[in-house]
Amino acid sequence: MTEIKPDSSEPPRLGGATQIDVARRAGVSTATVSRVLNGSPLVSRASREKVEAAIRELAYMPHEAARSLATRRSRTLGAVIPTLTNAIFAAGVNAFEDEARRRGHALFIAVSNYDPVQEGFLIRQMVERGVDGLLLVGNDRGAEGLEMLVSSGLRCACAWAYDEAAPLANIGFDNAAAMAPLVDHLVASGRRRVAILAGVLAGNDRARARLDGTVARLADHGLAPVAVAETLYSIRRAKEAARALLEVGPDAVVCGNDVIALGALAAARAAGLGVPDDVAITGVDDLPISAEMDPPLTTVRIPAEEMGRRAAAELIAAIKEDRPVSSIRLGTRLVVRRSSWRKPGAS
Amino acid sequence: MTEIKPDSSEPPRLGGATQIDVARRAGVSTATVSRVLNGSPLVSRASREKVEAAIRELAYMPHEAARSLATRRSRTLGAVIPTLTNAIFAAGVNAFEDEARRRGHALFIAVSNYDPVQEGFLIRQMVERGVDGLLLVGNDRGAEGLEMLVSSGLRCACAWAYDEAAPLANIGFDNAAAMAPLVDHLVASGRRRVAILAGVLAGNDRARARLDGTVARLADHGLAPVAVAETLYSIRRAKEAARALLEVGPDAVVCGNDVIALGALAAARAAGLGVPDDVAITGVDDLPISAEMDPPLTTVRIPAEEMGRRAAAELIAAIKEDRPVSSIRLGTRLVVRRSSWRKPGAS
DNA sequence: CGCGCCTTTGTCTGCGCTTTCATTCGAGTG
DNA sequence: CACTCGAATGAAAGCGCAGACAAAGGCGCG
Repeated sequence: MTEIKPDSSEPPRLGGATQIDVARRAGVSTATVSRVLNGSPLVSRASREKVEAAIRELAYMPHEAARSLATRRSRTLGAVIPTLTNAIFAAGVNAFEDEARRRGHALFIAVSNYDPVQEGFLIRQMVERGVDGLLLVGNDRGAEGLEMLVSSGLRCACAWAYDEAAPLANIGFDNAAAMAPLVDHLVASGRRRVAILAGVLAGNDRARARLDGTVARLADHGLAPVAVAETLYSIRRAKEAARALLEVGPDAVVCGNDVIALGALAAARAAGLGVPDDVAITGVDDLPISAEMDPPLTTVRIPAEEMGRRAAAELIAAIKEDRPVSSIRLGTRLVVRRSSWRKPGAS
Repeated sequence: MTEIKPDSSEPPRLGGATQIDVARRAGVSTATVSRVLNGSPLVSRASREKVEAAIRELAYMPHEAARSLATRRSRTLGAVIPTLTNAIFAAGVNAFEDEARRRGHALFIAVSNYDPVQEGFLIRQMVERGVDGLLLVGNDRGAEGLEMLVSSGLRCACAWAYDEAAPLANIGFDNAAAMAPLVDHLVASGRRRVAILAGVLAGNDRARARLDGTVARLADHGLAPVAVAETLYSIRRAKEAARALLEVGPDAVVCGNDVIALGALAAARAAGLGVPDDVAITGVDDLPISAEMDPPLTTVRIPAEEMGRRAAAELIAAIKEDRPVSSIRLGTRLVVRRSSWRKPGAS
């Protein structure tokens, strides 16, 4: 006959106390506790202090799920990205998380492995989890998933791209335009036999835009690529793809990103080709390692950190102000390093 | 006088329907809907099909927060890690997420920037968010945070370390022991003037264990490090630190991880030192890029992917089976590449 | 034809919190 | 001194779902 006195019973474990326990201990109602928790000004100093003391003594922790249910807000952001194993995505997400956290939001993360079907599935999960805002990569997704997103009213930002015609807000840069200064630089330094080693093109508007942008700019110079190949995003796979590509005898290889370029660099070295003397190699991203390679890699700098940070800030601002997410256009910058140098005038 | 008929009113927007709407439309009770949703066998084929049709027609999405509140389970895991900008953590988290997702769990992620205070704060947030299990890195955290974790009853796995005496379950490897084969290899190939370039030691048991393990193994060979330095985890900072360290004239530099080693490689190149002829350089992690450097980097392979995967599997298994998390010891492997080669017998 | 049993279904409570609305109390005002 | 107004507080109604429990229906059996 062990009877539990409801008033004196301590919560079974730390963090197991509820608002009711706190209210009882502080001698107030749960409404007042809630007000203290949410920083409402309609609480007297005395009540506030009593509640705060009770919270401390009971090691009370608010239950976010209950709060979400009651407020219909989760203070949570989601990010669905192709992978974390590419440093440029990791950097963007890292900044996104940091900024979201500073602004009081937690982050759900999900990795699609570049699979559009999987991505749609994950987006749906994010909606079910009740995220307040969602970070996606690029604009390449099916109409049905898009429809769900739009009609669900979920705030959404698509990063790593900037397209006026995009159906959702873009916070990123123009992938095609980013390639122009790079092509100009190669052509100006005498490269004529340009090969392109693109990333996976299917379901990846960024990779296609980079390829298209490169081809278009070459055309502006009256040139066409001497070869175009596609590769998965890993150094090893890119190295293999580059080996074949180099047999065409290009004097420049424009790679879809730095990871691919790193693979191409390795392939050139293995083939006994001099970089940049025999062949120039360029990437896109400007990873930290790219500057420290031998030779250092010419690339196009992507503002991944700023992109992540601003996406989080914009999403949260849009949520707070109850307005649609605005697009933000960021710039890229050509970073010329030794992997593409050549003495002027040489052919 | 626009009156809304409660029965015919469609949900305002896609995904806005609740179980009640579905139940009404299917002509059953919410309990039956709930049963269908959770795959209960106590539902007739007919009911199930009606409910499934209604779900489709209404584009109904379950509300996870409500479910969490009712079940006291969130089907969510959390991960608090130092950073995502190191590829080895990104790889581990990537695998952790993948495995968690396969097993029906979403992932909260938070980055502590190697700050123990911040880490404690983030762990607390994870508890509030109601994660079912938590992935942490290493064992170096204060007693108060530890107490909160233990008494909150949250399942927790500390990765990237394996220590019999650890207060929480470890799913990882012995950082000190991992260094022994590397030191043996260096000494066996004639290196005697070994310098150590460690990562940040404060609040980082992994970095300390690697340093201690290296020093201890050197001592076993009757040697002591000719210099020891500490650096932040970035290629650039490591390059700077290595520049100073190389002035001591070591014939080997054992680095705390591959990122640091990449910096050291760059420093050696800048200093005109030959690797491995003048100085051997080694890392820990075995990043994809490490094998493709020139020279390829000798390193200790960390099973980051397996670690992430098994941590997720073990956490979820422990939750399902309502038992404590078990520790799992993983192995590391010395990977000898050219950055440490030397013809046998040479000094 | 009536009984009990098993399968299927519905009703209803509660998870922990926010928030509306009503109430109380005290101070200020005519 | 009665009255109004504002500040502070509490009572209570959900938020959407799961699950305990009760009830209803169908079946075979005697």
